[in-house]
Amino acid sequence: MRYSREHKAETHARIVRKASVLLRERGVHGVGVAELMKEAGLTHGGFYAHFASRDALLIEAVAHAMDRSIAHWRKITQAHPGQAGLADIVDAYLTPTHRDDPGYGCAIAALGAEIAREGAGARRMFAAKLEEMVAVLAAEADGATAEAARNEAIATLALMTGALVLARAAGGGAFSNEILSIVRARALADTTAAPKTAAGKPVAKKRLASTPAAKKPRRKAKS
Amino acid sequence: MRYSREHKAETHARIVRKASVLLRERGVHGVGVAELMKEAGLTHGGFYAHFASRDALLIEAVAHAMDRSIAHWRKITQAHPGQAGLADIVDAYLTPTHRDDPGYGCAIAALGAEIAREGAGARRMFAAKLEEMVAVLAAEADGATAEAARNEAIATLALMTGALVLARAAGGGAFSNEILSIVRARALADTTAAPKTAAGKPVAKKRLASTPAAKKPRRKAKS
DNA sequence: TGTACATCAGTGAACGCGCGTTCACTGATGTAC
DNA sequence: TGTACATCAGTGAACGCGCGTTCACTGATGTAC
Repeated sequence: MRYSREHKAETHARIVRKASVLLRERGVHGVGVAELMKEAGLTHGGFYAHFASRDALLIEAVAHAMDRSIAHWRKITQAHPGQAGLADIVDAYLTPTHRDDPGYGCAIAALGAEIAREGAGARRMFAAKLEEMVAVLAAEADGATAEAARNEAIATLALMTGALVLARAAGGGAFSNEILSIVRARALADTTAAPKTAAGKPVAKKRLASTPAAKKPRRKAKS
Repeated sequence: MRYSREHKAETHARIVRKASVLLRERGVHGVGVAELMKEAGLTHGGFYAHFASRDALLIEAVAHAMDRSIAHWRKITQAHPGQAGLADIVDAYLTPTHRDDPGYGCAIAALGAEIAREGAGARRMFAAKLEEMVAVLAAEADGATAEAARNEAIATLALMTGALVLARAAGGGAFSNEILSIVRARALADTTAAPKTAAGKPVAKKRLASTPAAKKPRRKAKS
């Protein structure tokens, strides 16, 4: 072999990483194979040594983006379990920094509507990752039962992703900032004070106004 | 002139109407000029007698879709002013019927993320229509002040659109239905029972579980 | 340890295709007389 | 009222371009001896 087995795996991973950024920035059909390969330091002809088709890369790249979000959220909830972790997630999600850097942000807000129009493979992958994300949020959500926590998680995810899509569509000006701050305040209020049912855990109230992952623009998942 | 002035206006409007459906179904770049014209009963060459570019049509077509939503919402709130009207809007929005028929549904959920990546003209139009939609909802929203009502409207819009995007991305199965029903229940609870501040108007409670616009699949706005 | 060979990640030209746009043309009808 | 002409919405072939994919080839390196 011209290159070692690890070399190929590294190249493959590099293409997937770069693609996950460019696809989130430009949309599902916004980047071509040639540019994707160039970004990874290669020429377009070598693409098919790594992927069966552009669609196969799309699936891997979007899955990668969502895995990064999931890992990021897990890290946050490990540092601050329960409602405080949820609050940290929401707080970092609904920021101008996240809005203005979709390439390193949430794939649901960037690509969700488009993925819903893609082939069965992409849709299945996306649905499975969505379930994972709901599970991560539900594990920290308030609620007397597992069902109540899951409901809380789903509603919070819908509110977060909807607000981010609106904020991006609103253009980045005052209206856009308003959307972010209003929804952030409301989601945090829901999350920390929610007296829906008799809570199993005591309600923690840490770090409501900070934006932990959005401070410095290091190239990491913000979602 | 070969055709009367009204004839041209009718043809123009027909292209815009058909385009607004196909674009919502397939995405901002999912339909070509040739197919769009064929759908309107014409050949592609005549396109530029009506529009300066494909982009110009995109802007008109998405604006049309959002105007239909706005008109539809106004009609509902005229029939049931206040919280009851808001409840009717949310109720019809978060249905499998709306989820499964994006071509006649809400342009925010179908195209919002993509429009955010388009040119300045499309983004400006979209932001302006978003403001209109917020205003329509805010006029019926509960709240001691205009600001509180506007906040309520923005949060409700984010929750609605986010849930619809998630439900479509989740694939249409049990998980997808779960998203719709959970968020619908929660949004309706927020809307009708919300004891946020001393309400100016008495809270009406009509037709909570019905889906007025989604009963028969006549080709009308569902959003 | 040194040599010969097979492997295969990566190259770059070429492919068929569909896209948005242009353009010379058509012919029914509004308008001028 | 009737006739001649100008208009211009709509036609369909053609354009340049970028796309995803294919393919013959390269050459550094892992492997067999």
